[in-house]
Amino acid sequence: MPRPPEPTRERIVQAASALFYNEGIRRVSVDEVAAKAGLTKRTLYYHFKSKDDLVAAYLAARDQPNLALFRKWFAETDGGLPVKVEAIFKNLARSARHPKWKGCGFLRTSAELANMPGHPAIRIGAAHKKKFEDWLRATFAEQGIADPLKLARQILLLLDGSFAVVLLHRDASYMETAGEAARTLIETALGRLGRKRG
Amino acid sequence: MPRPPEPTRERIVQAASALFYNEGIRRVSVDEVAAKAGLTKRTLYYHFKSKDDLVAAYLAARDQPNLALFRKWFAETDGGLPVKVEAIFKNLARSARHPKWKGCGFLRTSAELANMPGHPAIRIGAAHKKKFEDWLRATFAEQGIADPLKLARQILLLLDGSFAVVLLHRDASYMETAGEAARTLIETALGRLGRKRG
DNA sequence: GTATGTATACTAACCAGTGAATATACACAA
DNA sequence: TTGTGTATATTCACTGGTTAGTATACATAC
Repeated sequence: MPRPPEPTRERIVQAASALFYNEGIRRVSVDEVAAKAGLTKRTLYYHFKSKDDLVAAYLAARDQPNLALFRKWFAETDGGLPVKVEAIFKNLARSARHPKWKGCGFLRTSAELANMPGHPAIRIGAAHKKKFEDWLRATFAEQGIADPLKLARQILLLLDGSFAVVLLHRDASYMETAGEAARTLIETALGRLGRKRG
Repeated sequence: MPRPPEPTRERIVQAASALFYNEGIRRVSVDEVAAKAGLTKRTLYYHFKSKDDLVAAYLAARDQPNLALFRKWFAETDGGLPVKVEAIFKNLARSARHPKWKGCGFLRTSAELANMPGHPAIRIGAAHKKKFEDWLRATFAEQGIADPLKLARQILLLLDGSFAVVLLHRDASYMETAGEAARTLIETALGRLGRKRG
């Protein structure tokens, strides 16, 4: 049976993900990550150039699964565009009610590293959010919405706002409030609720 | 000439504010704060019980001025409710374009301390956001909006979302996009754009 | 015998908080 | 005016612990 090419590296990233997400980047030492992965720090430094490198790998590993989850929630909901987008927020609210939920790893990392604009972790986080925005924009464009980019950005703002507010208030119902706002904005853009603004 | 009662404490808080806001809580040592304030660490520990205590003082000092600024922007703008609220976002966008802007200190601190739910700094941040929400809710209630709390929460979500997104993308125009969304939501709630949802 | 991977043991720096001593201000008595 | 006690405010020097990263040697595979 052929083993996967880099199981060790994978195991390190998984250990790092659990610790970095739950405790924060700066609170977790490289030694702790190595211990959780079942090897020594020196071995970890054989696979990763630096702690920053490991942080980048942690975020990169979250990128695809996170987006896939949003797409899944969108796809498996029956209804029109407003309802499907609102479903993303409703499902997120369910996740956020788990005790171990700690917000969005990308946003928390960027907040922790706000003084390092060129840091790779921030670029990865920004790229992640842009992928989500792009997907929404394309979806809205397909539905003939007049300014799909603006609407996609507004939904992104509500999404990230709910991450921040729920993290601060420990009240997941804000996520559903954000979902209602998203639905209202989309319905308005679809022209169901009114006229064009002048 | 009677000196102010506690100039030293004030000076320490100002030094801490500049450093904590620009560099982050965990990146700044107590020694650095003391040096910036022009005294030794031991003196700082005479005035503050611990670093956490200093962090709490830093956030408490931001609370009132921040809210006052929002109220000022709201008050000095001519127009209806949607325009006045949108003005907050427009003014915030102007602030966010300054190179030294690093987002919302309350949100960044809470992101940094996401694993410590009972931490005083998080309670202070939550109280700050609640004051803003309360002020909006009262303002909306005066205008006869049907569900003023929900609308206030939606505006708060847009505000904090724009803090997060602008910090990540370094693109202050998102703040104006958030302002447009806020205006749309308020106009909808005022019934200018359509009917009540069922 | 060479490339890949792992471990032990170390360095050098950083950092929150403290012990012990000292300086300053001011109230009050002589 | 001078002396004395006390609370306030400040400093130097230190401890104990943590941490990113490394020098060196050892193992295993092919």
